[in-house]
Amino acid sequence: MDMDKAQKIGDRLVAHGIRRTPFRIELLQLFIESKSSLSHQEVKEKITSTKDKVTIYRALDNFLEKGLIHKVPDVNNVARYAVCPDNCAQEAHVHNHVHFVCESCEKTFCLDNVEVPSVQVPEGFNASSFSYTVTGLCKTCGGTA
Amino acid sequence: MDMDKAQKIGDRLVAHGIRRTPFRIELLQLFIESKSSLSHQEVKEKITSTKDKVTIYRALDNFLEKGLIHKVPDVNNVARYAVCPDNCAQEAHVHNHVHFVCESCEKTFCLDNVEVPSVQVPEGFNASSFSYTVTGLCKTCGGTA
DNA sequence: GCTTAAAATGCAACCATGTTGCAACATTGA
DNA sequence: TCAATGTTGCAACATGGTTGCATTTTAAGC
Repeated sequence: MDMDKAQKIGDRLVAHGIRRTPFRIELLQLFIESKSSLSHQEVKEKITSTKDKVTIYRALDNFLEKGLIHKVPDVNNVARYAVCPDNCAQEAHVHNHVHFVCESCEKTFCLDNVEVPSVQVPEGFNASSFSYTVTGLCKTCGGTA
Repeated sequence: MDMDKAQKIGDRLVAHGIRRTPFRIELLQLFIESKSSLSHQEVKEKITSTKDKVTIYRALDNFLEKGLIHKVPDVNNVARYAVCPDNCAQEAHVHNHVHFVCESCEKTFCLDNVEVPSVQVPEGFNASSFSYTVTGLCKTCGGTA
C-alpha cells in the first residue's frame, strides 16, 4: 500500500482516538475506497490483516462509536456500515440523506444529494433522529436503464 | 375465547387463503389486540397453542406473504410484525405511514396519522417502496411528558 | 361420513450473526 | 524504557432464523 495514504488514514484514526494498527488502517482504507456500504461478512472477505470475526466486530463497533462510520439500513436485517464524511462530528452525524436499498443485488446506496424531508411526530413523542429508506432497483439491476 | 370472535378471525384467515387452525386463530387474534408490533420472541411468549418456534416462524412468513401482517423496522435488526389494516390488499400494502422506534423500551409504533413524505430518487434508480422511521423516546419513556 | 390432497405442525439438527471473557500483545505517552 | 491502556486472537456461548422430514389436521369432492 502507498505509504502516504497509510499515513493519512492512520492520522484520521488517531484524530478519532483510535490506535494506528495495521488492521484498522486497512479497514478504514477499505471503507474509504468502497463505493457502497459493507456488512461484517463483506469486510471479512476483503480484509487480509486478520481473519478473526471478533476483531472485526469490535473494530466496527469502535469506528461507529467514534463517529468514523455509521450504520445504514439493509433489507435482511443485517448490519451494514459506511464511512462518514470527513466533517461528520462524533456527536452530531451529518448523514441525513436518504438511503436506497436494491431489492435485487441487496446493496445499500447513500443518496447524498437527497435530503430526508422532516415530519411532525404526534404529541408526546420525542424524536431524535430520522431515517428514510427507499427500496427498489438500482442502476445496474434494472432501474430506468 | 369468545366464539363469535374466533369465527370472525377464522373467516379472515380463510379469506386470505390460510387454514383455520387454533394456533393461527390465536396468532391473528394476538396481533389484532396488540397495540404495538410484535417480534417472534414476543409472540412465542404470549402464544399458548404451540411452543414450537418453527411453527411460529412459518406462520409469520405465511401471514406476511398473504398480506395479513407487515414487517416494521426495529432498532436491533430483529424482525418485527404488525397487522395490516383490513383494506390492505395482498399486492399493494397501504401502510405508508411513519414508524417510531423508542430508544428506551425499543418498541415500534405505527404513526398512522403521519404520512411518509415522498422524495425524488436520482436518475437511474427505480423506487418501489418508501420507509420512514423516526427514533427517539415514546410517550411512556419520557417524550414530552 | 369417507377419502384424499394440500396445508400446517412438531421435532431435530443445523446455520449465520453477533457477544463475552480472558490471556497475550502492540501502541502511545510519560 | 516502562507502564497504562487499547487492540488482538481464541474458545465458548447466545440468539435469531432455516431446512428436512415424518405426522397430523383441514377442507373439499364424492
